[in-house]
Amino acid sequence: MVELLYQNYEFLFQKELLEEIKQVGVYKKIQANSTIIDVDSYITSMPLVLNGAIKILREDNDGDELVLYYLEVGDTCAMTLSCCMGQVKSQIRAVAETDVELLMIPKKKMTEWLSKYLSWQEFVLQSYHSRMEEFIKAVDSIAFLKMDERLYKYLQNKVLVNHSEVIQVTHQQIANDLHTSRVVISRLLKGLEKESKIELHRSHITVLNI
DNA sequence: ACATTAAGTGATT
DNA sequence: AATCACTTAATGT
Repeated sequence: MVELLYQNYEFLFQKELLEEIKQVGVYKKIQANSTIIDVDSYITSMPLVLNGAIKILREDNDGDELVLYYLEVGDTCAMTLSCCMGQVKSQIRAVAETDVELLMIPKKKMTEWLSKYLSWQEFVLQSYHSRMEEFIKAVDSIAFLKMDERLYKYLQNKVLVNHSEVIQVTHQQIANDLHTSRVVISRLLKGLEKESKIELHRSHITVLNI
């Protein structure tokens, strides 16, 4: 655990800060596909990703979902930051995309560090900025791209996040993530397969020529 | 062998 | 792009 922290964050944070993180951070290991943060829950600590990837989704009252972005090693969640500041309920759902190792930093420490450590402040701001950029990309893609382009981007993204060309999902799951129907996904995937961009199998997809 | 779940497809809106 | 209705294929028990 400590090795992972140093491996991923030692160039980002000053020594004293790393020491404090070690003391105060709560280590958690989470299995793929389990929910980390649910809608309407209050957030009391913020996650530092040590290993693996987390999928951040918007979910409406009917349980309809839409993937916003992924968190990877060295990331933290922008929504958590803003939720931590105010006493606001979570507007999003966080699901482990792969097996994930986390350090949970208590809200109190995380605000304290903002004034205490410049490197922490920079990290938080930088991270907020890059989440925002990804968020805007997601909006663009919904507003301006057709479904087939969105799907292809989704697949490429999955490959990056999972570090594998083989994606373990069903058409139905993709449909949920992109907020469309399974039939549509099946058809578009068939199209991509005809263009030799992917290979289809039951319950998994191989992305070619990355 | 049978039930269940995943995927493919034509037709319609 | 969504929905319906139906088929086919893969997998679990």
